[in-house]
Amino acid sequence: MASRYGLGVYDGGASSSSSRGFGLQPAAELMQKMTVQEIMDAKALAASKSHSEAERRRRERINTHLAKLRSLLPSTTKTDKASLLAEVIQHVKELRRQTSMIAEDGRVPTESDELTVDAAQEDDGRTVIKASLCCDDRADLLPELIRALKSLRLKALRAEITTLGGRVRNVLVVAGEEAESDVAPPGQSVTSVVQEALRGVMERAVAAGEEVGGGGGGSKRQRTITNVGLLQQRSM
Amino acid sequence: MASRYGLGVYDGGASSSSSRGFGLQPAAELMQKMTVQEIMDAKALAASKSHSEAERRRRERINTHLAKLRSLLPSTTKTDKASLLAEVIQHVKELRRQTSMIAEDGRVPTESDELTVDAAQEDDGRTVIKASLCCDDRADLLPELIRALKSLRLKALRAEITTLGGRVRNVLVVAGEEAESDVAPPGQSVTSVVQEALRGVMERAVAAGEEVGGGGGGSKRQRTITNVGLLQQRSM
DNA sequence: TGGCACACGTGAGCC
DNA sequence: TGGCTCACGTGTGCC
Repeated sequence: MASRYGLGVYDGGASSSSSRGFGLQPAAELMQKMTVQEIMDAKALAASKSHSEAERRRRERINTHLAKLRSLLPSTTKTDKASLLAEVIQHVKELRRQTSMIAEDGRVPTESDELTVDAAQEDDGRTVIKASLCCDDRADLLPELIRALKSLRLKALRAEITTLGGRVRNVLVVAGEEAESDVAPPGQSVTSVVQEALRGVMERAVAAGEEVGGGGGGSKRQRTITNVGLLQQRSM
Repeated sequence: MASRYGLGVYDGGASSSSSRGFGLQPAAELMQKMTVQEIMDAKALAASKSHSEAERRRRERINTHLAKLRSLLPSTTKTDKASLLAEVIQHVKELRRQTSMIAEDGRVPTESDELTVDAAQEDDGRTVIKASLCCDDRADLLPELIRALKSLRLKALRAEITTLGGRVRNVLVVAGEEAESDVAPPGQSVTSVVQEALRGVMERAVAAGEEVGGGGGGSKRQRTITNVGLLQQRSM
């Protein structure tokens, strides 16, 4: 049935163009024609066959992928191909939005150590400081940071911790309890004082140079689990 | 003639099945046949035309979507259709992984206050506690938590803060410094002790009942800003 | 019934 | 040159 169909279609193309003459033909010529025809047919048939088979495989590949996509999507409602692709587009857009938000402001830890401190004066005279530091991850980094800040009489308003592959980025928003004269000795800016304190914590970490789990009961060395935290600013 | 040819092509399908009879035909019958044929041809032609046009539009829709997808993807390297879909699959997988991990463990803050504490014994006998709490956001929540834990002689190993619309979820991983006998009085489990301590912090917050930005220079009350934390695993 | 979505085989172009 | 991808028109089945 299938082969019948295939032949019929092909017939309509090749043989009708060359064997359009009909009526009687000399036997020899007919024989020759037939053989030529047969050769052509065989060749063309083979070509056509491989062609259509290749095309079928291609279609199969594409459709397999589409099916996989469909299974991955949350809403399998629309079975239709175009709608499926439309939904996929939405999801990819979502993905891009999220990843771009991760990248934004460099919240993800980098390979090199970093430390930046910015200070901004609020309306009521208080100083709000935003510090971002990036270094190797270790267990008690956050408590140490808090302690360091407390010793400067600074209060943590907000903390954001993002770890990835053994590295950590910390974004801290802190504010002085009272006037800034408490914090900064004459001749030094608030930011540089904070910067020194934080650098001290970072470098103590390097100096201690222990494994993340070293002090505690950390098994082997599990760098595998990573963990990304995102925050958003309040400013809008 | 051009139209006839178009018909001719179609002819191969339709008319050959109906005008299979050959030889001479009475003029009347032939004429009638022609008109019937023409009608059929016209009808079939129109049908075929609309059909192919519809199909073309469908193809266009799909290809438009594919193009959009291609433009959304980071690597535009492979222009080939199947490969494109393969890459899309990878991206969607990534997306699903991430979003599923967000949902997992309920890291996003909810509307109702929550507090859960789990304790797990490590190989070396130390107790590692995972606490997750969700409440209204306020500036010094984290320092207070750290302080509360410190008073229990617990060390913060990891902290994850996720804020969303004025609410905050805190996931803390803490460990006892030494044996657990230090932490828990006889007759009380470690988890319940930790739970009480954290609940104390949460409720003190409620008691204080101040606006988040109340102490600082917070304007009006902007709940609009939200914030999503993402997680990723490395395991590929 | 006609509109819609799909799979098919084929012609054409590109390495 | 064969092998690949693509667009096309068509046959077919489902509401």
